[in-house]
Amino acid sequence: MDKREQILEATANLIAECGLQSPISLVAKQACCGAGTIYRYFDTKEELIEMVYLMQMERLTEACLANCDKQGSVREQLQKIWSNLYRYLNDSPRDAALLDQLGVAPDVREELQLKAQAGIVERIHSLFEEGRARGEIKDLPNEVLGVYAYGGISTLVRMARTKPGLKDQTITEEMVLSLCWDAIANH
Amino acid sequence: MDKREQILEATANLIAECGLQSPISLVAKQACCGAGTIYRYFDTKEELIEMVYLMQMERLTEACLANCDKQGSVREQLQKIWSNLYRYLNDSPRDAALLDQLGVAPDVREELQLKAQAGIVERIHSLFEEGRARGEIKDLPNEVLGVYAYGGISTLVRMARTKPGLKDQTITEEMVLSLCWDAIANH
DNA sequence: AAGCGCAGAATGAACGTTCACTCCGGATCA
DNA sequence: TGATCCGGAGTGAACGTTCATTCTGCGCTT
Repeated sequence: MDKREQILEATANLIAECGLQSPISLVAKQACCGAGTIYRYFDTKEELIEMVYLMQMERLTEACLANCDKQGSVREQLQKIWSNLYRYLNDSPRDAALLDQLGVAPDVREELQLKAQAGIVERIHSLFEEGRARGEIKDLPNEVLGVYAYGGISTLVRMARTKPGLKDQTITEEMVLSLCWDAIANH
Repeated sequence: MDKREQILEATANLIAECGLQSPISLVAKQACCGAGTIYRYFDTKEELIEMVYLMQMERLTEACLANCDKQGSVREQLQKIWSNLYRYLNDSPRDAALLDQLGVAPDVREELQLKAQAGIVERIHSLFEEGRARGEIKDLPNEVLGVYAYGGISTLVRMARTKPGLKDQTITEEMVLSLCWDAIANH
C-alpha cells in the first residue's frame, strides 16, 4: 500500500478521535513507519493536516454528488445531494468527526478551504439559481441558503454521534430532507 | 477585579483566537498573573477549560432568554430566542469562536455539556411541545428540531465570521428567522 | 546465475523547544 | 511576627523535527 496514503489515513483516524494535537509519534506508529518517513512526504505537520483536509473534502464532494444526474426537479436534485450528505456523515462517523475538527482548525488556510469546497458549492448554488428563477426558492443569498442547510445537517449528525440522548432517537432521512427543503422553499 | 474571572476571560480570549492548545504561559501573561496563580484556582488545564465552557454556556443561555416573557404565540417566542441567539453570536465574535472550539473539544465531559445546556434546551423543547399540540409544528423529535435550527444559525454565523466572501453579504435577522421557522413549521 | 554497487526510501535515536505543572522566596495583610 | 497569598523561575515530560545510518530492490558485470 502507498505510504503517503497510509500516513494520511492514520492522521485522519487520530485527529478524528483525539483532535488536532495528536502527536506525530502516534501518527507514525499507526502508519507503521518511522517518524522521519512522514517528513519525506510532508514538510511540516501543518502541511500534513492540510493534505488530510483536502483528501477529506474530495471524499465529501464525491459522496454528495454521487448518482446526481442533472435531471428531475430542483427539489429532487437538491434533496438527492442532502440525502447523500446525510448518509455519508452518518455512515462514516470517522469522516464526520474529522470534518468537525478540521472545520475549526487554525492550521487550514482560508484559501485552501475555498478551493476544496468550490466543486460542491458551485453545483448547489446553480441549483439555487434555477429554483429561484422558477419561484420555488426564497430570494436569499445562495451562501445563506447553502450554509444554513449544511449547518443543520452536519450539526444534527454531530449531536447524534456525541450526545447520548440523541443516539437512540430515530432520525430518518425524510425528517432531514423535510427540514432542509421547507427552510429554503417559498411558501 | 476578581483574579479567577480574569483568568477565565484570558483563557476564553486565547482559545477563541488560537484554539485549545493555547499554552498556560500565555494565559498567565494575558491574565497578568504568574503561571502558578492559575493553579491556585484550577487543578488542571482541563478543569480550567471546563469552567470556561460553563461560563460561556451561561452567557449563551442568558442572552437567548433575554426579554423572553412567556407571552405571545409559539412562533413569536421561538423567533425571539433565535433572534437573541443570532444577535449574540454576531455581536460577540469572540464568544462565537470560543463556542466553536469548545464544541469539538475532547476535554469537556459529556455530562457537563448536558448540564450546561439544560436550561435553554428545556425552554425550547416545551415551546416545541406547545406548538405541536396546536398543530403548528412538525411532528418530529424535539432534539431534531432544536439541533437543526441551532446548527443552521451557528454555522451561518461561523461562516460569516471566517469566509471572506460571506463577510460583505448582508445577512439580516429576518432571513435567519424565516429559515428557522419554515424549517420546523407545518405547512 | 551469482556477486557487486548504488540510489533512494525508511528508520528511530537525538536535539532543541515548549508544554503543563510545582515550589519556594517574597509581598501583603492582620 | 505569623499567616496567607502570589509570582515566575524551575522541572521533567512530550513535542515537532532532523540526520546519520540502515535497508532494499534493481541494473550491471563476470
